[in-house]
Amino acid sequence: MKKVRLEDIATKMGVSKTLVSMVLNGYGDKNGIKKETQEKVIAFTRELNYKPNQVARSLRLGRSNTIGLIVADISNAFYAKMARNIEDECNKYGYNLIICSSDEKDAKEASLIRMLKDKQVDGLIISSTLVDNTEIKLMKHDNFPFVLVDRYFPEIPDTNYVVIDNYKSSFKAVKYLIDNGHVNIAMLSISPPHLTSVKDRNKGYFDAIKKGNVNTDHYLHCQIPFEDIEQSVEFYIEKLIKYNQKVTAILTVNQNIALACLKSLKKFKIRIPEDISLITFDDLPVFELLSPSITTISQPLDLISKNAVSILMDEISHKNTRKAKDQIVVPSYFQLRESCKQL
Amino acid sequence: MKKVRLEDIATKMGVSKTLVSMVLNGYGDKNGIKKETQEKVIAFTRELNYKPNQVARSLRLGRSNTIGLIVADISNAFYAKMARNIEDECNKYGYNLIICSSDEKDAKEASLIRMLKDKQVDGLIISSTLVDNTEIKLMKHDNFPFVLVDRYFPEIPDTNYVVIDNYKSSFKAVKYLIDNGHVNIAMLSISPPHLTSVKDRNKGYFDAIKKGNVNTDHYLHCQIPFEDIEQSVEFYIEKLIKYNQKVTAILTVNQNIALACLKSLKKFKIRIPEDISLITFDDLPVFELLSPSITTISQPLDLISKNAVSILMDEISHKNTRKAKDQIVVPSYFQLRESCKQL
DNA sequence: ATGAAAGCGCTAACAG
DNA sequence: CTGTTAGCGCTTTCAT
Repeated sequence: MKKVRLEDIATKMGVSKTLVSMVLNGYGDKNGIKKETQEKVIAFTRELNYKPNQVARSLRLGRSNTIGLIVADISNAFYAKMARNIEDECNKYGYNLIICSSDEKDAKEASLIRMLKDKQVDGLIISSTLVDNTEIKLMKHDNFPFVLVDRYFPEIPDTNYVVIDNYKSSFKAVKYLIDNGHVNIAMLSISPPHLTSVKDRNKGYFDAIKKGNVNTDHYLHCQIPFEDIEQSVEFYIEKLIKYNQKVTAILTVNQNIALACLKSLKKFKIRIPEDISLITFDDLPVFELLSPSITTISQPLDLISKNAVSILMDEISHKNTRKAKDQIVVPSYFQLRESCKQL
Repeated sequence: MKKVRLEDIATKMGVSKTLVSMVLNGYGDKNGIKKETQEKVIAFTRELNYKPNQVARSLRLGRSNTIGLIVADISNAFYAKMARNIEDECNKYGYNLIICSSDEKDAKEASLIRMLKDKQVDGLIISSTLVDNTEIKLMKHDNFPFVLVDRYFPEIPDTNYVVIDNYKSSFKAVKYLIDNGHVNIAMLSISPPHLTSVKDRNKGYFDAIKKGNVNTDHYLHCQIPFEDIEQSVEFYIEKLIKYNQKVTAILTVNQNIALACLKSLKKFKIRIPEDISLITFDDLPVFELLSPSITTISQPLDLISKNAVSILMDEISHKNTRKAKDQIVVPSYFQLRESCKQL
């Protein structure tokens, strides 16, 4: 495992490291190095299969051409797809991506942020799960380039973020149910509810049922604890539907809760859409395949990724001069399928 | 964004960098540095919020405490879950994980391997998609630590790998169908078929139908091109089932084909298990939720991850002395559900 | 048109 | 018990 270094190829050619470095970085012409010499360098490089040591390069340059992505849960298809999209975008700009998963844990996310900064990534894209936003504030204070996706912090002004309009999306979905005659509409949301995405989705729901003049009893809104989705969903499904025949429609706040919901409904032999109508946030390939297929509020991952990376690149190249931060709201898509019944 | 360096804290304290470095790396006692001094160093470090520059550290030490993972497709739930498992395992050993997705593309995988080596990762875990295995041979030749998962190269002897027994798993599934009276059993496999996992699954299928004395016509075995799964599956479903009423059971080689298969069956209004029985490789949470739920051959991701990381760690710490390579076959799990009918 | 040398931040052999 | 110093592999200023 004898690594070949810049020096090896320089001495073997009888020139200096400087020259080789210049040529390899495309500054050959700029420094007036003979075409002939340049070609020879390239040839040697290829022959010896020389690969610059990126660590040494990073140390010298103070940048790594790598950006970090922290998602809440990589085993969730939504984030996995996003990760792949973002990776592709980064590659277009010549950047590599390091993907990490915080598993919705505050401490892990904070430590990942530190770890990635220590590894000298040039910027960060984060779907944050943090209650304690110290690390975010710190990055902001240090002018460290970062973009939030999916979730943001209203209490920290002037940060870059890319999100969908959760409020409107939620409102629209619930309004659709109301327009189809539903009066007792439950929402299975998640707790802790400090995430803006969740808060906005909740608010959209509440405003829609108020405005729609339908049942606004607070028991219709359920908070599922993140650590115990399956059991809790089952509890609420049993309570809301089995013992309370009134509820005819459910909005779930994300795909994991939707899946748990499907499982419980199946267990209790409650039929969709005959007994209950269902709409969920986040689209999964399989939602289309189920019988009935599931109506979803789908997020444009490509747009989110493209915007996030483009903002980050801008941020990186104008680190200290870029004053205005981008706060982008991309449209969500209401994907109507078979899981809702008209009453 | 003023970075605080080792030197800053050394001068501010009036000691040398060496001392600080020793203390911070836990060699304080070993070098007989006064408890008092050590505490002071720690205190200063914390106060100034000092974080060692990992890039400098990597350069100096020649290792990065980072390992790289290349999966065939991060947006595939199977690999996403595996990624998360492996990340957890790595963390236990104090290593960080960089996750990359080759998207089943030869060129991308090769370039990822190079990229990660350039970034000085200490080892690699790869679910390889390579036809051209030059990069693998190169790593082997260079004694670079790596472990293959999910797929391996029979033509390269003495490499570490962790896989399930694809042959047996496949054989068993088909035998189950035969035992339940099925005589015309199709397999939807994938092409190109150079991956060992696919080859072994195919062989298991063929041997089982031969031994079971059922229909062995070659048209029952279909090769779905990777780039065009949906259309191709639809084509075969139509051909095999709609126009050939004999086929009563299907084995699909992975979850993506299973999903496409479900989609087509739905489209043609072919019912599971009444009209057709289905078994697939790889388990998805949703397979349990479908009506009927889908019988699967499920891989023990936790075991695969644990073994792969543990082997890699061993490989890293005994880089040049470790002669024997580990070739681990972990058991798969036949998850019987409702998608198979007894004839 | 090319090279010498400094230095990025850290660790570790060696000196004291 | 603590400090000096060399050097990991690269880029870049300044000389020539």
